[in-house]
Amino acid sequence: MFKILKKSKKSNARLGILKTSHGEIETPAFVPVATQATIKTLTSEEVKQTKSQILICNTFHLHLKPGEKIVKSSGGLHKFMNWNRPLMTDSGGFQVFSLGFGRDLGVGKILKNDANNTNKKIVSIGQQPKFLKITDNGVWFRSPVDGKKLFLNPKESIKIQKSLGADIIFAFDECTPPTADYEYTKKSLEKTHRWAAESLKEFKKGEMTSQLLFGIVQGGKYKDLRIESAKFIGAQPFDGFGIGGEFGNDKKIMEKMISWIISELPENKPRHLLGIGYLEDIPKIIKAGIDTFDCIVPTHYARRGIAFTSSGKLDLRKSLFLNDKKPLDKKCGCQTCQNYKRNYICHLFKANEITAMRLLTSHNLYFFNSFVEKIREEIKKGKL
RNA sequence: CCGGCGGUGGCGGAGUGGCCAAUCGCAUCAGACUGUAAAUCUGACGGGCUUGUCCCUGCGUAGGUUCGAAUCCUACCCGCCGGA
Repeated sequence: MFKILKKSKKSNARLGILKTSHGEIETPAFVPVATQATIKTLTSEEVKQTKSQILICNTFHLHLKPGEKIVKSSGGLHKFMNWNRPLMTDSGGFQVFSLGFGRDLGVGKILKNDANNTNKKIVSIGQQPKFLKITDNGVWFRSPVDGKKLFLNPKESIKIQKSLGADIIFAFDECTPPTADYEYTKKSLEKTHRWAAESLKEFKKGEMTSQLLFGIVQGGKYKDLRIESAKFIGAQPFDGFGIGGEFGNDKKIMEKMISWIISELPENKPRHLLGIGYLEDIPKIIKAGIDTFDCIVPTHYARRGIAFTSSGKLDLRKSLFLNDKKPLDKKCGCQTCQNYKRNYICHLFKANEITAMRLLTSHNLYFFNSFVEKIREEIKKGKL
């Protein structure tokens, strides 16, 4: 199921093969985000041309729309979206944060350094988000689609994920806000741990499945909680592990935190870092021992006009690119860079044409995947 | 030539005597975004500097009324519509 081909002598990085019933993933690997069973703006065939090995879809969103029944009756997620390579589904645990305190406080999972503001945003025990209710047994959501009430707990989430049929699925957790105090985070962690056990229990029910279940380590920015969580989750019979939540607002801290966690996880199982991956983070997290990681950045930024290139980020909405006849990145082998120039893409953004987003999405994914591919090469050669 | 309507910032378009450098769109410029409520959000957007409850210029042009006019009056110029 997971084979480690090589361990770095210079860091905790490792080269591996993660086997699923829809094929193998060379790790470390980047996992593009296909929340609603699509990489926004691209068809699955187009995504295949971006060197993407595996995608991650979202349980919460697919439960809401179109509902797991429709997906299942269509032959499962792979067939439904015409993607025959491996898939993951996130459990909905992140939506506990993003639709909850994240939305209320206007914060992302990584806190920025505006110290004055964060004091007002501290979340402590007993507090509830405006639009959802977090109980010991699960979470009541208000649907962002139509306002309907909707309940998710470990049992529900796993049931849904089984119906969806991704190769790798995740335990249901509470992703805590980065402004949560120690008490809140501790209490939440106990819940996430209980939910992990319940997720496992539900996973084992019924007919055998070739799906893999990953548990999720939480604990916020608190070292002892992170270690406690890694020990607890690591000891459960999961097929692999996700690491969720925040990682401090300092890049050095992030690297350290991941290292604490990873040192407590079984070595022979894959580790997925949830939702991290600015380009500059990638070498660091891989060196810390991460095998797979997902991030919305390449696709999300693409739709905002940002292209990632070997010479930095480019904002293709800026007028200066109207006079730039170079490809996005001379060194890039993607379809966009083979066929189009910066001035054309800039024009498309200014004219509000959807093709602009398609061209950048395709490029950014190819660029991220190539970036990680190079890192795999470096590990192979003993350089990293 | 006569009659009607109208001319406001890069554009569209509010405002119809003091609270107007002028609501709001768009465009432009700058910034943000890390398990996607996100083709989104935030800020700037007449000029100046000592960046202020500061100064200057400004609502077609030129005059007038008024303590005070983008807003009222007169003439002229321009646009659209209708009539000779």
